[in-house]
Amino acid sequence: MVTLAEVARHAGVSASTVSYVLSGKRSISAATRERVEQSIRELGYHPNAGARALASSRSNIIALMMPLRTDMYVPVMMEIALAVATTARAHDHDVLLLTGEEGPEAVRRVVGSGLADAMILMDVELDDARLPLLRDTGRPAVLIGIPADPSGLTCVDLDFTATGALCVEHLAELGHRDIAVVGEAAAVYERHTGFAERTRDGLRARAAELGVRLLHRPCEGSYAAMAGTLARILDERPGTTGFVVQNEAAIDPLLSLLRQQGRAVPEDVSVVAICPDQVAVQASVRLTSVAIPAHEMGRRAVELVMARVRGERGDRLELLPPRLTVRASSGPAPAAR
Amino acid sequence: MVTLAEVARHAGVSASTVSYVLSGKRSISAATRERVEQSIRELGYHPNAGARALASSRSNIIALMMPLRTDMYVPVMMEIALAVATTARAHDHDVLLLTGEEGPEAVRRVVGSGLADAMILMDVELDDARLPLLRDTGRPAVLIGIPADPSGLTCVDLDFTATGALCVEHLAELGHRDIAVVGEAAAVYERHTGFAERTRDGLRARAAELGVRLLHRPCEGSYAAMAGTLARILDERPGTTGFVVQNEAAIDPLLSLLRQQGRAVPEDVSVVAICPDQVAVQASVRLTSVAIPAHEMGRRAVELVMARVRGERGDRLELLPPRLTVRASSGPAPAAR
DNA sequence: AAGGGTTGTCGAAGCGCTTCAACAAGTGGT
DNA sequence: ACCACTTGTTGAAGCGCTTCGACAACCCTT
Repeated sequence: MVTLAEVARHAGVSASTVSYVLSGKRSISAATRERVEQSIRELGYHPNAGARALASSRSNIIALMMPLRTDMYVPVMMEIALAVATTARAHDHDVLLLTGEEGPEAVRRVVGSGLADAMILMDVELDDARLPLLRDTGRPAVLIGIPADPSGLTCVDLDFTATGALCVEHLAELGHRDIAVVGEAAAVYERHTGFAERTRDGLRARAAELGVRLLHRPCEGSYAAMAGTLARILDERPGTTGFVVQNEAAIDPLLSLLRQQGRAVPEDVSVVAICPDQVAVQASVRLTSVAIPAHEMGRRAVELVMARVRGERGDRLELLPPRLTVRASSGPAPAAR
Repeated sequence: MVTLAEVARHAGVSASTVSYVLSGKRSISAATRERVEQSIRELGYHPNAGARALASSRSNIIALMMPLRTDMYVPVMMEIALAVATTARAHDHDVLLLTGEEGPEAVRRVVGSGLADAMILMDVELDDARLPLLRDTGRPAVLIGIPADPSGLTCVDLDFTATGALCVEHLAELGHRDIAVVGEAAAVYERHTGFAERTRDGLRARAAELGVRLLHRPCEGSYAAMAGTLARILDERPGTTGFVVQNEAAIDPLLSLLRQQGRAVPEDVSVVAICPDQVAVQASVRLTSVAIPAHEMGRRAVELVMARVRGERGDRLELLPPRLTVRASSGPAPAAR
């Protein structure tokens, strides 16, 4: 392994000079900088991460805590993770992947050992056990998702309340007066993951305002579950002409079932999905949808956490505004045509 | 931050004794150990990762290099990543998440900086640009997937050749004589990702041996693409009664299209999928499938890489045997009933 | 009772970097 | 021609840990 000392010798300068070239914390003459950079290249030098962390007490690592489950919104999680990783690199940081498995203890371990300078937590529940710990370590941290009490914390999330409202508005505008919502699996609500509850609240509030009837049903992501849920919805509200789907795994089953029952999309029923754009365009009908901006969420999380690492203070709650894209799955309600 | 020195003082021993208690590299009397452990607990001590890495030149970190794409086999990637993370923790290591974005340069950086003790590469292509680098860094590394020349490298993968063979065997046994294969997207073959080609070879070889007609078509994972591919397959081979699907995103579209055309599964056509079990049981018909043992792959990769970190040598190619689970999507060929 | 082994503990020397105080050399104002 | 700065460079002191060699203290042999 090439060391900084060897680079210094090769370039004919002192070790500190090389260090300052690397960090830019002192001005260095163009000539010297040039020479040092040349030596670095020739020798193929890479600063030793451990030594650097020890001396500077900054590891240049961000910890990303992911849920362990693989049954829910996988593509979203994955895209967030990749966005976090690439954005972190743009800020000269690396990403440490933690699973929920260790639980809150992982926070203590990572912070206590100085392994990571900052943390990003995904899949935050309303009353998350990791939050108290996080708050009193005082380490920079950003949540993706919003807990019941976000005070003293920085959070990023899609504005799910507005998302729900937007879906209802779109359908109401098209003349739909009976809307059914295919929600996330019941387990998601039981876990009190904020986004699901907020979406539901947004849907309900707007529906009430607009005088639209709304039926909200949780639903697992399997074909069989969707079949049951759909049957119960149509039984209870035969006049349903608009669907909002939040569980992305239920989208394909729903479309397939509607087709099977001879209900044409969008002629007979309209469907609005809440899902990543990629899912919306791959379905059998190109779906009108509100995008889950996974990439954007990951990117902003890193940017906010880096700002805190640089010393910026103050808690902050950043809600990304939802955008609805009209595609082929929504149209005027049959009665209104 | 509590340091080792403070623990030593608190326990009334020297720093080295504390270190040896922690590492177990020298014998320590039960009484001393007890006292030190007590102090560690009381003070809430966590060894500083940077200092430890510097002194021992081991970071206790494994780098995991993931593909950046989010269009392909996402659930599999995700499950592997989570398995890697949890297994690594069981070996007292953490996982650094790298994306393909930086390319081969990432290998150099991570190895050169001593950031990671070992690497696990996913989505390995037949002629992967990262391999030469990896070989001559001499760092422990394990590939998930198999390149054209695996010499000097340790690899883990599902035995896709056997997987292809197994699918054909199953269908042939049921009397199907005309089998169509819905492969991965054309891009996957163009990238020369080994598993797709190996599966195809396994399918073809076994089909030839068993005297079964086989038509292999790549296919994107969208409904529209699947519709086109299916039409062309049935046009070219109207007698097709057996399907093997490797692109998991094409599964739902295929089932949906078959239903639409009045072809019952498994009465008229049989479908065998190559996909994670979870996908197989969530489809509209519970699918006969060969499982992609993502968790197992991630776990073995870590175990193998840890063995190398401990100093074991010798290249090794570990192929996991495929297991086919019969579910509701395959049955006797119509002619054979 | 002396010699040879164990066993448990310690002191000190680094690991490779950052950063501080210090200083040499130039720059410009008076 | 001198002082006060600014600019560029350096030596040295650590950061918190691991690990090596040394050394008591004890056990067993003979």
